[in-house]
Amino acid sequence: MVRSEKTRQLIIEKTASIFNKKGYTGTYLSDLTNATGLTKGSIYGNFKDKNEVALEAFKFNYKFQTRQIIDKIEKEDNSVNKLITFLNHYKTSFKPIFKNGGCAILNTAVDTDDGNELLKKEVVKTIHNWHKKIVSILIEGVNKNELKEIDIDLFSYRMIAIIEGSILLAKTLNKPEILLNNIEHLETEIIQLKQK
Amino acid sequence: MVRSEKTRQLIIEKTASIFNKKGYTGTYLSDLTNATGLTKGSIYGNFKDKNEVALEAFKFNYKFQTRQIIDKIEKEDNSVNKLITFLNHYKTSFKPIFKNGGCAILNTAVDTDDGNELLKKEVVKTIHNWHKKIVSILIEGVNKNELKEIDIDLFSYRMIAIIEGSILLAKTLNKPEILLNNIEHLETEIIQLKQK
Amino acid sequence: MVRSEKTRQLIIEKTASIFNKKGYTGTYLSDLTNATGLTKGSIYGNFKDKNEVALEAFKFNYKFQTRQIIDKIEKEDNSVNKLITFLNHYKTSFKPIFKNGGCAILNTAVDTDDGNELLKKEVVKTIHNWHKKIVSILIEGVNKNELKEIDIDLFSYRMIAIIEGSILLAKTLNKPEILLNNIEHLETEIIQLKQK
Amino acid sequence: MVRSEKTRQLIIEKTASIFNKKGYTGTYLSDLTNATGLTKGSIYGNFKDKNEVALEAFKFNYKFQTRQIIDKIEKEDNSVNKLITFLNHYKTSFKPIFKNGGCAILNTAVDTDDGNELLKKEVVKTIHNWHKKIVSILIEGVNKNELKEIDIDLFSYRMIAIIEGSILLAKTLNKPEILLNNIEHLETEIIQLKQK
DNA sequence: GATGAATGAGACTTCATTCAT
DNA sequence: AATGAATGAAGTCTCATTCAT
Repeated sequence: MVRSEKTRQLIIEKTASIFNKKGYTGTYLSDLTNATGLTKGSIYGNFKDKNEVALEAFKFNYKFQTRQIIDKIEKEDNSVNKLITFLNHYKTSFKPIFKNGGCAILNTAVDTDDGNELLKKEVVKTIHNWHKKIVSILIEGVNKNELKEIDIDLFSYRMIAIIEGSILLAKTLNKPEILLNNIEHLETEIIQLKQK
Repeated sequence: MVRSEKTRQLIIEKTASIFNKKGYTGTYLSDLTNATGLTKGSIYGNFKDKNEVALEAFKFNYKFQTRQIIDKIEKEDNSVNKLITFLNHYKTSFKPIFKNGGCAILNTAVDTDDGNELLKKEVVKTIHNWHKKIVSILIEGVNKNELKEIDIDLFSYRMIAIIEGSILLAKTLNKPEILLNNIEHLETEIIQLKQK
Repeated sequence: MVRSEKTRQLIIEKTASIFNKKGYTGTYLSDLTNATGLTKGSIYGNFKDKNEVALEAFKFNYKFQTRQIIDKIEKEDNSVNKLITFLNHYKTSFKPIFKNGGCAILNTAVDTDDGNELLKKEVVKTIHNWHKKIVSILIEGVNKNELKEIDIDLFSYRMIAIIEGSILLAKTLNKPEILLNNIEHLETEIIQLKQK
Repeated sequence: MVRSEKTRQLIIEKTASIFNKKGYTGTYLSDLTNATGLTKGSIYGNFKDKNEVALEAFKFNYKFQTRQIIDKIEKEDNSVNKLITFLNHYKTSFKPIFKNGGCAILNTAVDTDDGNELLKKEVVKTIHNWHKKIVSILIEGVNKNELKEIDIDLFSYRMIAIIEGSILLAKTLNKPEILLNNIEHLETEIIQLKQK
């Protein structure tokens, strides 16, 4: 990694959770300099503007949540276990997720709903990728007769909706059990979809 | 209504959707004056500060969503129909809700997650009220043998989570069918809970 | 007193010490409404503008300090006793004077030194009157052979300077004894001027 | 001097007399930008807020009055000449002092009497230092038998009171001779204190 | 590549004053 | 006479961004 690339990474890593907590408009350049120990000039030497930092911070936050989970899923050899593994992630990792400000997709989708087209597009792309991943597991399950026939599109979007809605409620009301319970309910549904 | 109360109402009505779309930090005094045609001095003559306008705007947005639905529910005489009526609201009213900037609870919960304690408290209070309303219908249903025995707390939070998560997805991806489908799935679940 | 004149008096009485404490610029219309319980419109119904209230408040503050003292002086039949009586006033009344914000002449002279010509002129006029009063006592004393020959103009201005400077120091340092000591020194000087 | 320190100095030097003339509340940010040719942002880049500028401006105004005089005093080798030199300063320098808005201590003491604790404390500290300086000269004089025994505390506070009161009168009435005459009277008193 | 002083637009807020009621 | 809602100018301060060094 060249010198400047290192600084870019430093800025992204140190500011990602701030953007996730305070939002794009609510995060100030001064937050970025405070968090990094760098000067404004240095931020602008490494990024075009605040928006570019926000964009990279969002990508980082998303990866932060996804990287490990993808690895774990790939190790499983059947679709049901993959889905269970995926859901299990939210049960074991809700603490660091909450500490990081909650789900980056949820936060950024709401934050960019008005204006900030670039960031909004990235969020949409990210949701699509997430959805595609779940769909591909479900297709694999149905094709290999591990799962009963279901409406894959409907089921996958319902999964995502429950997860996001549960994170919102659990975080806002400070009741993690809402997330845990709803995830467990989803797991039960999946077990019932299993072909005997 | 006295003159001052009229102006307060005007300000709230004209700015509520702006706050819902742009968030608290993202809505500027200039947005308020532009939307109302009033001067800054007039805004401050009628409200303590921007925060108070935001608070009232949130309440207004919530009522905007709730008033009609409560009325409709009260007309139903059994718990199942009440729940169906409640869910039906989201199927018939998603267009004005989306036009208004989406679900005020969702938006404001995310927006106020950092800072703005007053507004955050109001959001939490509002979710609690919403939850209590659903719980009371479910209790009524179980007591009158209209519904099978279920874990009421779990079911009610799961309903709210699905609705919120679905609004987020449907609005962000511009796919209202996600909301419609997930609502229909909930309706199916409720029908299955019916005592024969 | 007609009705409006009563309200004018009320405004003046209730706000005089505020102007004395906070100065012309530092006293806000809201201070005036708070102190009087009246509305802004009512203040403007009784006075041309804030400046006119300030002017009357200054006159009131000055009278507040002067009325009693003049009365006491007039009762004395020789110049030395008149001067002693005059000086004695500051020893016995420094508490209410300080509570009222200090010497109105001192405060207003400093406050109006830049801008506010009307008020400044009133202060100058007031000092002149004060000075004239002292001069007239001194002339009477010399004419009646109660006092040695002195430079009356010099002595009178020195008296005023010591009093004002002492009030400033005593109030700022919160050491009333500075005022008391300096007044006593002046009294000693006057006793020494007595013709035997 | 680094660039930032230069700008700070520029702001202080260019605005000190404005603060002295118009007071803390009466001096606006626009006065500061007009006087310096800088932008508001630049003022705030160099100072925490207006209060900090006012504080430094006061210190500057005080030094403006004091620096030269201290130097002159130190060159004298006996206490009487030190006192005479000190008093002489007001006779020779009243013009620039008046042009600068008068005595900074007097003006700021009155201005900050209500509110602005930081600035008020600085004024009190400054008066204490001034008083201590005079006291130390008087003690030296008594110890070295240059001066008769006197109550040093009383005499020193009387000196300061006369000077401040005289500046107030001379400036307000536009009669510098009041200051000159009262200073000369003080000089006479000091000469009479001389040990023969 | 980094600095940080300076910018200038615009943020929130408060002021004295007016005027329809 | 009194009200108090509305004004509009001006207040203090902060923002993202630029640029000479």
